[in-house]
Amino acid sequence: MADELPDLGELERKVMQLVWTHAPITAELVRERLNRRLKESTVRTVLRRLEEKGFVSHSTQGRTYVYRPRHERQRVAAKAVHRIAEWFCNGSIEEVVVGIVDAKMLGREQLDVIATKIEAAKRARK
Amino acid sequence: MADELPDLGELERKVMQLVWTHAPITAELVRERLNRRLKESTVRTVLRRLEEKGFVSHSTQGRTYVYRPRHERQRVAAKAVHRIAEWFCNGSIEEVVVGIVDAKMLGREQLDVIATKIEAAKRARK
DNA sequence: ATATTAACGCTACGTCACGTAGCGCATGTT
DNA sequence: AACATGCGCTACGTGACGTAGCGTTAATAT
Repeated sequence: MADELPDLGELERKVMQLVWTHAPITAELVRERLNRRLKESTVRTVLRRLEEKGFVSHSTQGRTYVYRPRHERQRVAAKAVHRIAEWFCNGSIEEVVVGIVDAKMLGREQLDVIATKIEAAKRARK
Repeated sequence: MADELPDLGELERKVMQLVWTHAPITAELVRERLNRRLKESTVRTVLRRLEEKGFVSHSTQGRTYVYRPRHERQRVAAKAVHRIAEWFCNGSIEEVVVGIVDAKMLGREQLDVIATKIEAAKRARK
């Protein structure tokens, strides 16, 4: 599992969204979904960079590239948080999560969901 | 509470670390703590930018600037996670946290700490 | 008082990432 | 054979960041 994924720019993120929600997807398809009038070569460049960065991979279908994500959204998000933890909390993800709870960024229901999830995780650990 | 803090570069983060752990702190002090041989003007520029970005504030002590963080580490980390959530999980912080648990990035003890924290938060909510 | 030092603001420059796109080359279609 | 489609390669403008020099002002020493 490739660690330490690089950062993404605005457009790169937008494209990733599309790849995640519509994979497998082609450059042309991505271009259509984005509402901005971008040249196809632009979209292809972005896709290529995303591949270099390890976010997507492609296979060929005829002469057309078909892209799909290499990692699921949540996984990428989790890794990003890991980096945040290293930057600001000496690598302690726990501290980051606690910070989130303390900052009251989660509502009652969300707290419930997470609590349940944690219980399950603890059981799985033992 | 200023929302949406900008991004930080490598050096800017290092400096923030120092500000967090040694505040109140001067440019000169920061320079000494960093092991890199940087000119003082460099450090001051970084500090100034951090202030523009809203990460630190300063007061004057004689003719010397004394810096301190505007937000605590955990808070900044939490906000950063908020951004991650917007980027990758449609703004759902819950989803991000669940992703972290699923990715098994937390050990038994850390899970315990968080679970306790969440319980407390739930009580506070009701 | 004048020379020196300390601290600051302002400006700048190189580099790198990202958004954006043109162009030429294969390959497949009419 | 002529054309279109999809791709790689290359490139350019911009903005952020790391880095630092220079001029100025205020405190300090001679």
